[in-house]
Amino acid sequence: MSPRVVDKAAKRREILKSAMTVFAQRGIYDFKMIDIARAAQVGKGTLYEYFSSKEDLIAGCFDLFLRDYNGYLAGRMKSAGDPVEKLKIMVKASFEFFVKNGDTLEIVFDFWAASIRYKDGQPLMSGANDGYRKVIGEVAGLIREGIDQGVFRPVDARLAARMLLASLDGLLLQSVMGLTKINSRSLPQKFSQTFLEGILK
Amino acid sequence: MSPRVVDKAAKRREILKSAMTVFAQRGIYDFKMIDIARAAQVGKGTLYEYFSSKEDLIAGCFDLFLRDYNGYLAGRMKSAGDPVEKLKIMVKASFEFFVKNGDTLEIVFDFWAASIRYKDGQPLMSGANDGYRKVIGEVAGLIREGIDQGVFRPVDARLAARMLLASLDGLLLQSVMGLTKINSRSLPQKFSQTFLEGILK
Amino acid sequence: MSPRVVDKAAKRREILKSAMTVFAQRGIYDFKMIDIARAAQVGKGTLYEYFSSKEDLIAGCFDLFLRDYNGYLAGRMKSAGDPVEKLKIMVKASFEFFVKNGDTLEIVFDFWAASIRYKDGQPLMSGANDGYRKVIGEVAGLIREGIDQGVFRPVDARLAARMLLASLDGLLLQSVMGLTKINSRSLPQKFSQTFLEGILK
Amino acid sequence: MSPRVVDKAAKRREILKSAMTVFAQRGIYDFKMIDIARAAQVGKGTLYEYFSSKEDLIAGCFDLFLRDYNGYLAGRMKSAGDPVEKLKIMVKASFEFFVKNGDTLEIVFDFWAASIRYKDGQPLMSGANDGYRKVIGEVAGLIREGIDQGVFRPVDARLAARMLLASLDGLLLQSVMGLTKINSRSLPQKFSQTFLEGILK
DNA sequence: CATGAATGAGGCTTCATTCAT
DNA sequence: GATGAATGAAGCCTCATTCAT
Repeated sequence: MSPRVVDKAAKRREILKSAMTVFAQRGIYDFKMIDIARAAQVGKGTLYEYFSSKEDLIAGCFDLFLRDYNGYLAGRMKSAGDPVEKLKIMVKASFEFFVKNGDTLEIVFDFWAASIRYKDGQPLMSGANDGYRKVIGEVAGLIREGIDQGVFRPVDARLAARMLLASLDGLLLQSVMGLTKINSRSLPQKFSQTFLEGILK
Repeated sequence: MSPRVVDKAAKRREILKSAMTVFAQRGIYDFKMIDIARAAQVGKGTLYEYFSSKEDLIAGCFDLFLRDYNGYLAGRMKSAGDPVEKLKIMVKASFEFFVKNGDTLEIVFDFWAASIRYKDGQPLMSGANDGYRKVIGEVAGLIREGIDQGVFRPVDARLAARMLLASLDGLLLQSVMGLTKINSRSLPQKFSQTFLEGILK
Repeated sequence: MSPRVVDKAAKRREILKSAMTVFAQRGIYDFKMIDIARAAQVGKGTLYEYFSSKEDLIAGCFDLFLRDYNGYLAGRMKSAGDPVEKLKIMVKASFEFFVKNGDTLEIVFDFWAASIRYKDGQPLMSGANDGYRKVIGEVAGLIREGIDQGVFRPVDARLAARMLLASLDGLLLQSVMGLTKINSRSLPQKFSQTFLEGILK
Repeated sequence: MSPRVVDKAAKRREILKSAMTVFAQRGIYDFKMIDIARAAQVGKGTLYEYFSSKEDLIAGCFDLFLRDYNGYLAGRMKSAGDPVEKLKIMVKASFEFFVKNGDTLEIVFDFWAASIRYKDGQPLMSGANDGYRKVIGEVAGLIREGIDQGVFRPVDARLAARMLLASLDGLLLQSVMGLTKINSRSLPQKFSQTFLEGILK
């Protein structure tokens, strides 16, 4: 009476994971649906049972990535303490996440690049901005908290937050370009210190 | 009866400029040769008189952009003085360049994204790394100079340089995403200060 | 504990009826098996329990339609009388049938169109010709009967029969095209008269 | 300075002619663009230089056919005389046209079938109705003329016109089905007579 | 030199059919 | 028997590139 039962949500995630590895190698532009299908060990047509189009699949990947990242940060930070520590943990957790996902990190840049594009007036990859904006807001809140408590100088909290995230992103780029190793044990600590204390004597 | 004389180099640059505006809108992946041809007001076939392939055209654009950027920086910095001032000028000049090229800035991200890709074992966009590496080296030299002169703390010069550039890149991304306005007069000054002094009291 | 008993023939007819409505809307070319399945409220796979292929399903529909039409005509005509009356009834019954099946009438044209096609040397829709030929023969017989009885002029009976049926078909087409209303009460009568008496004074 | 010069309109017609022969064999549904391309001796991509899509190509064919038919009728009838003669010539010309295009006649039925279909609320094959309606109007005018002049009985001119055309169409169908030979010399004459005089004694 | 008409390789997507449950 | 998840063959269409003019 009933055909094969399948956890569609789970399989969808499976496919996205496989897609991730493909994207990491070839980027989100120079890949073919058949690549994903093969990586996910399913038929070409099966992909379309879970995604309405190539574009939809890419968007799904992006979404999953952001969700994962935010989830990881949230998990690591909830045990936090004072603003300085929170900031350090946030930096540390970001590096951890990057290292943990070192094999699929390259996609971040494609996602960035795509997130600023418009197609027919619509953002090509909606949700990117929102996700990023949210993170900025949270970090800014952290810094503001520190300013209120008198541990941070009265800097522009939002700008500082942006710079912090910008630094992380930039380092990530450099890492992927092979210019910087981000899996060094001491990097997060050094990074935090430089951000917190500046470089002036 | 002499054949029409054409400054091939000049026309090539013309085409690249036109290409730039196309890339800014549609990215370096979602465009067609005909788009470039139309923007440059030449025939489709003509493009192939100046570029051997689509890929070659993209690479040419990337190259031109880097050359422009480096040239601008060099021009602004040669009048420099002590390391702190040099650093400030470098930051200021970068923002200036970004603002000046605000309409085609989006391509930077495609270039980044492309610069980390390999095709058939070869970097898709050779030269990117080298150009970036060179800038890092110069900034690191600046910082090292400052350390030697006793105006900077003995930080890891190379890492600091990377962080500085990473911050700039990251801000650029945010700007393009509409999250940050980089044409504010005070931004470069604030940015330099935050980088130089950190945020700790 | 006995296995569910299903009247396969009945369900088959059910499905065909549903298919009819789908065909009426989208034609016999631009439809998908899933359309039929949904219309018939069965699963996609179930269709293949009753029809060996898409083609088979179409043929089944065609067959059912012809059978219905012939059945209706036969039923209405058996009470007939003299040739003139028979002819009139035949015309009237045809219009009735058309009106009664107004919602699925469009398929007739697909059937016609399909009936003249060959695929791999075989008629795509066998049986169509035979059914039509049979009707022509009967009408011709009717006319011949009338000629013998001296009520019809000695026309070419077979040609006249063809013309009569051709007129009906053509009117049907016009009706479906929205050019003629065939559900007018007076149409059959006028039609018969025009056919019987011509238009010359 | 200029590339190859081509009479696009002429080439378009060429392609349509080739398409006609393909349609006659396989119908307008069961054919592939590559079929047309091969028949027209051009590349697959070339078709898209002249037609925006498969659908557009079909529509173009339909349009050409109608235009041809109307043109032929107009040409033959302009020399006409009284209504009866005009009607006879119209019938004769139609048969002539059918015979002349005997090899591609099958497409008429596909066109008919298609002309009654709607896709997304839009007629699939616009222009069909209009063309047909126009012909009906002209024939009706003819009959009305005859009535006024007292040579025709006071029949419903429009209905009679429809019936005439319906008969022609129906006969065409029968011809294509192999049931009737329409290239007989005497057919037009007999047909006209039957239509004009009816079959009643 | 410049051009755009012609081309066909390549890829996304559809959908009839199968088959495990 | 009934189902719909899975599949891959098939076909439309795009677009980089060529080349005759």
